[in-house]
Amino acid sequence: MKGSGNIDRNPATLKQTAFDRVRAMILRGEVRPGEPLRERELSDKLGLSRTPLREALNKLEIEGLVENQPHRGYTVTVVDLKTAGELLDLRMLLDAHAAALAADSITEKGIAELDAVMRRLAAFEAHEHLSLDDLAEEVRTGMRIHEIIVRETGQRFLIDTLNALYGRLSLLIWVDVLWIDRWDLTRAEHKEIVAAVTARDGKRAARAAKLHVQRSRDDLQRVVDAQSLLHGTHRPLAEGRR
Amino acid sequence: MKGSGNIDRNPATLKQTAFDRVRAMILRGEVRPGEPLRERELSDKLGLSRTPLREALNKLEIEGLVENQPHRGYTVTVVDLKTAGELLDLRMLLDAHAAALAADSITEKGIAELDAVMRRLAAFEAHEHLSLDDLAEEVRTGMRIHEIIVRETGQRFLIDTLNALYGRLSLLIWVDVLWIDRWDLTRAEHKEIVAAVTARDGKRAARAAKLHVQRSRDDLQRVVDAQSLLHGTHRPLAEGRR
DNA sequence: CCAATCACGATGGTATACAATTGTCAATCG
DNA sequence: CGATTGACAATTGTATACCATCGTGATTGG
Repeated sequence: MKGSGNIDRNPATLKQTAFDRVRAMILRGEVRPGEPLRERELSDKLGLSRTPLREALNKLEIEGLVENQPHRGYTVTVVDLKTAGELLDLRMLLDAHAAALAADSITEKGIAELDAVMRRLAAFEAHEHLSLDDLAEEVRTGMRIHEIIVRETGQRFLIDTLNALYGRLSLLIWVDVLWIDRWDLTRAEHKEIVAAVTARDGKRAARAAKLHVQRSRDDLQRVVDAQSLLHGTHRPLAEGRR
Repeated sequence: MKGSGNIDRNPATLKQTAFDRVRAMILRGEVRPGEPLRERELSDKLGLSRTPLREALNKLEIEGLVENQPHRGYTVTVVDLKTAGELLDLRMLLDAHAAALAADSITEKGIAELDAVMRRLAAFEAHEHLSLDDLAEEVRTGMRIHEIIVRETGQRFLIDTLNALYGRLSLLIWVDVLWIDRWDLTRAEHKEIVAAVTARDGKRAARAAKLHVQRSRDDLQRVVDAQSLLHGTHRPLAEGRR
């Protein structure tokens, strides 16, 4: 049989669509950290066979979004608070580096894209009350800034590494909370970063990017401290099934 | 058939052995950058079927050691001089970070391992003339220092990222030349890095690591300049087949 | 003689059948 | 009654057969 629900019209290749769709499912939170990813189930759901799906899962494993134990299957990676701190430390380093590079080499097209994103963000800012969905949308839009800046560096390895980093961080349920925490500051920081990059001021861009992440990191630290107080010791976010 | 040359006694899983062996083949230079990796050919050579081999290739693609064009196959990644510069810039950043972290958290076992490596390196240093094989061996041993330091940070994402980075850099045929260039300096720098880490002096370790990579980067820059003079413009290392 | 097109061969992409491993549940023995 | 062991079911790991796509070279028409 050709596949029951053969919907895709233009599948560059099935393993690519499998990779993209599973990745999106994870990043959108449709499958939660710690949950198992059963091959048959997923391949049925996506309307393709196990082979391209497994190739996608293998790639996602290297990217760190899923973990695999031989003969036991795949699960969505669980990011604990300690790991999150490490990831944010690295992001501080690499985001600053990327911002400086982007400031030096950003194209007119990139600047236009940043302008467009900033206009969209301004629309959110104008409203008094935002629904949770609106907030989620603003968060996603805000991430676009970082994605554009990273892309504009034009450095493949850096792009791949930071995308993997962002992906891992988005597995943290907590970040939503962190970002909402001081949303006004986040908005101001985003403006400063974009201003510095579009002004092609590398030093300033690096400083702004570093501060931006540093605050997230400090916010996280407060959460960790609060957790310690509550539970006596810090605990992972989800129950890791042995 | 069970596989003609079934040598492996303890294959945790075939896709794992495929991954390890192909990776080793690439890093050891048994297949050169730009060369195609034909699936049937490789799977025959390794004595397994195409399925586990393809899963390994998919992982290596994400890691950046091989590239894949749909319907055209896999090739070993070609690292040009511009990319090499970008990689060394990142390595400067990350190695310094890793060295500082390792200095803070290195275990007694890690220190012992570093000592052992340094003793092996001292043996090389004692000799007046080294064969090319000896030199290659000394280079590999020197890399052990970085591997140990990276591992001792205990930060998974950093470890994975730097291992990928080292892998990509080892695709550069030129690095051998670079490293041989001022071998006496390299030796001194290695000593300083190890001394700083074992003394648990993070600041000093970071500084030493940064300087170490920075010199490689400067050496590379000289090569690029020389290339420009020779050819009028810089050229990639190998012919990239469209 | 050159160029465009068509057919064939090689290679990768996908599906499916089968083997191996692991976890679970039940039965039996202490 | 509890624990240990053995068989079965579920799930992943591997092999292979088949299909789609692409590059290449030959052939034919200008």
